[in-house]
Amino acid sequence: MVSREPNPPSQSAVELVLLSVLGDGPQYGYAISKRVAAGSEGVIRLTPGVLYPLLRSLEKQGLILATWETVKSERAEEGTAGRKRKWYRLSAKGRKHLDQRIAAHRAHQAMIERFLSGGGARAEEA
Amino acid sequence: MVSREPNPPSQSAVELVLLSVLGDGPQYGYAISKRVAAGSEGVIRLTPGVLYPLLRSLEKQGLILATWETVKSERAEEGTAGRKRKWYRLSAKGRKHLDQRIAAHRAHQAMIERFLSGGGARAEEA
DNA sequence: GACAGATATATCGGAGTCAGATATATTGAC
DNA sequence: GTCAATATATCTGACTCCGATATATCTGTC
Repeated sequence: MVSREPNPPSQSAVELVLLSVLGDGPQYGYAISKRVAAGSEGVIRLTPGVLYPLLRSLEKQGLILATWETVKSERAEEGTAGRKRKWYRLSAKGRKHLDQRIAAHRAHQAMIERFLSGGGARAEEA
Repeated sequence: MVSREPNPPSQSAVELVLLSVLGDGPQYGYAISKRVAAGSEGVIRLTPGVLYPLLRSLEKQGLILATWETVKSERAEEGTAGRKRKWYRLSAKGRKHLDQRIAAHRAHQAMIERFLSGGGARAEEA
């Protein structure tokens, strides 16, 4: 089975943005969603239903690595467990993957742009 | 119900390319698929399973208009019905729609590019 | 001290988009 | 006559993303 890839960046732009954010340094989930929302003026919404399955998938693929942090509250009362945060960072494999994805994304966009600008493989008519 | 749009150009890039091709002038289905394949060096494949449902949908939305052509073969034998081609062209509404879609697409891509270039809403750290 | 709202993680079902397989008929080349 | 290319079209499944829902902790206000 040859298995041609599915029209390249059919692979979510959201995933690409997520990886890119992690490319700037480690982050935990909630912070990522806030940052993406802020950085896109609320246009790109990395909601929990998208974000966490995505992070799981990327972790399983070995592109990102995760570690738990227990945030101690200021007035730490004894019985409290403390809020938990899961920090994610790009693995070496993930870094390489990201670079390839960015290049592929840009190439694909350039291709689409050629069609938008009119012409795109126009049989040159006088 | 507020009904927020779904992360804007979640709306297929394929549809955008198809509309853009028709923006250059009327075409029939098969020619469109060949042109897109050629103009993208085989990367974007507008296969029948994607193309025809899309054309139907656009027609139903009133964005494109269709007319049948019967291609007379050179040595037209009597019994033959002749090959049929369905030509599509952009409607006025479709033209306006296309312009809007292109603008939205470019805005969205610019937004994504900001994240790829690193920074994207980075809390400016020293 | 009670309560609301923000923080923080996670799952599930459904809707929309695209790929691949399949089907049918005509035409042109060998 | 046979085969590949032309030309249309449908259907099923995979994958992505959205919206709703759930649980728990922390912070600010009254």
